[in-house]
Amino acid sequence: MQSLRHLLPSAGSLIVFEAAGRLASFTAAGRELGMTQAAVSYAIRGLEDQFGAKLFQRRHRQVLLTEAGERFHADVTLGLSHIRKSAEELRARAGGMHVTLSASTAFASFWMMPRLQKFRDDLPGIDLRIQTADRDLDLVAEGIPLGIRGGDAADWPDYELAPIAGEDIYPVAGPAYLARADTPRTPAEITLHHLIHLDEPYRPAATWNEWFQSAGLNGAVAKRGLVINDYVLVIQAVMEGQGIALGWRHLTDRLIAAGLLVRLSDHVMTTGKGFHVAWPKNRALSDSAEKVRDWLAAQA
Amino acid sequence: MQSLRHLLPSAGSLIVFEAAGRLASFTAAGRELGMTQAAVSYAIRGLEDQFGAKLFQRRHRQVLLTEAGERFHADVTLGLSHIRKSAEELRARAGGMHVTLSASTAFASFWMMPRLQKFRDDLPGIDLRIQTADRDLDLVAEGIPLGIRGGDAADWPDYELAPIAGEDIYPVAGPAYLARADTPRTPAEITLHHLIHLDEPYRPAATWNEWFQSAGLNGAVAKRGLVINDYVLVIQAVMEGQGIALGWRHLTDRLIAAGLLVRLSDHVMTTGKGFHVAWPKNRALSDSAEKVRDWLAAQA
DNA sequence: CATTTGCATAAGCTTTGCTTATGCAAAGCC
DNA sequence: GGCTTTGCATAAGCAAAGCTTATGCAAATG
Repeated sequence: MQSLRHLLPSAGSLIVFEAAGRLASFTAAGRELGMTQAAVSYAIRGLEDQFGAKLFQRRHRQVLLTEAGERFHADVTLGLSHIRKSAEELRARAGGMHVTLSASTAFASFWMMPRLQKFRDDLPGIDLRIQTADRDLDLVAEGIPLGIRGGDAADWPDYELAPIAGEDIYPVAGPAYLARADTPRTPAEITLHHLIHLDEPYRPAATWNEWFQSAGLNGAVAKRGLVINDYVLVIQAVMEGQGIALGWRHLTDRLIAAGLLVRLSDHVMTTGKGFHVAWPKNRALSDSAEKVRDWLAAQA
Repeated sequence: MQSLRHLLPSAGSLIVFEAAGRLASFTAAGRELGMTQAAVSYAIRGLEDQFGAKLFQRRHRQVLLTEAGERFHADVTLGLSHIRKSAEELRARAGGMHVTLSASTAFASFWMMPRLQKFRDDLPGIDLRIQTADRDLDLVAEGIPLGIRGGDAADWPDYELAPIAGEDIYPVAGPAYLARADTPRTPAEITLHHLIHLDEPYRPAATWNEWFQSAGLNGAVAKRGLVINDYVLVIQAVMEGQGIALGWRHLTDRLIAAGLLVRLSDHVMTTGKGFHVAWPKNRALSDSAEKVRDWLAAQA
């Protein structure tokens, strides 16, 4: 009984072979696997040389499995699928004490950081990794168990959701700004001030115009001002006295309590949506990931 | 659905993991796979880091799979066994037009070479690779479909055999030697001549003393002379006029017919054994290998 | 005939996958 | 209790595998 290690040019070439056979294209296989077509070509060549058999017929714009290739492909597909499923389960279940949470930089900075000590006190032994990105990642594709998502269930049909916070929005300014300008008392007065705009390319966020409408200023058009695509930078600009920005309660309430920000109006725009911890449907979560999920939900 | 290529630190680590789990020892796994213990340790470490889970408990003189490791091991074993079986079949069946034949250098030189053109004429398209060695290789372990074996069925219980030639042995000399010495006519006279001895370390071969006994010279002791462990070199020395050597009929008959060697006695030692093409029992032969086998047997 | 597509291959570079050497801990024996 | 053995973990370093980029070639299409 010969070891597979000696039978194959490389074990990795099986994974390449499976993809190339399924996709009938070396280029497509390379795309799926994050490799070049040439690398795929070499891997298949290695297998063919080792076995002394043609596994593919090369056609124009396409490769087709030979008869021998078909047989081998069926078995390799079956074998690898067993292993993949098991590996995914192992990763999900036995993720052990490491849990990754996908979130925006704003959530990581303003919501999670102030609570990190409490997290450590409540769940000692669990290592939380926060993966920030400028978009909401596909958790399945990235192999990440948990994410923070804005919106509601209709926005995320492939995920389970547990609420963390509602979406309440009000204007905030920094003390430095208010030291130089009259403090606005009404939404109408706010329209006369320097406004800072959040313009995230990948995540929908409420705009100043939407906020004014929610306050009954139906004809108001927010003046253009500083436009920033990262909410952490928006808040920094506010604290630097550059103007007034919309504040999301769950992100700003601690800064307001600390006196670093000032809330400027009694009017709150409540969208009816919220922020949730999300995890993929039909996927096992490790014990630790479940604990993190439950802890997050308990902060609501 | 995440690709295994991204799920695993390396695909090869699965093969290492399977062996280590089965053998409950990194050192033993390394031995089986032709690696060092350290390499096994790194491979397992890579898997554990990637999954964030301990797969083995390290004990003194032993490693044991954890519960998570057990589950994963069962699935990996199943998946890899599918693939291994298929790979072995592919190799055997779809060895395609390449067939390897394991043989001695003497057989390759004196038997196969003179017939190679006929082989090509009879079996066009089949590429024959002759792997020579100074011993009879384990065909299963080497993944070689066919071999040439001396002896009989009792000598090779794990192989099927098809006869190619009997084992008939007579003395041969070169014309250059006979130009300088009286041509011996009887076995007794041969004892007075320079004798060249074959002494192969790994394959049993008839000796001069055995030949003399078969000729009825029971007290005769062959004089020591040139001793060579490769029969091709023996024949070369004979043709150079260095002395007389034992000639195996299936290897020397074409040289005799060509006048390059001279047969010296009417006595022939027939051992009752022979030379066969051999292939492992219970193993599929590719179509091409079967053709080569049948062609070889048909030369008898 | 020109263009597009996609595999094969050469040349070169980076990273992986080891190796050798060594340390450490557990277990057994005297 | 001390010594020896065994076997995994780790550091340092090296070889070669596994790519990448660039280019050539062939088949198909318009």
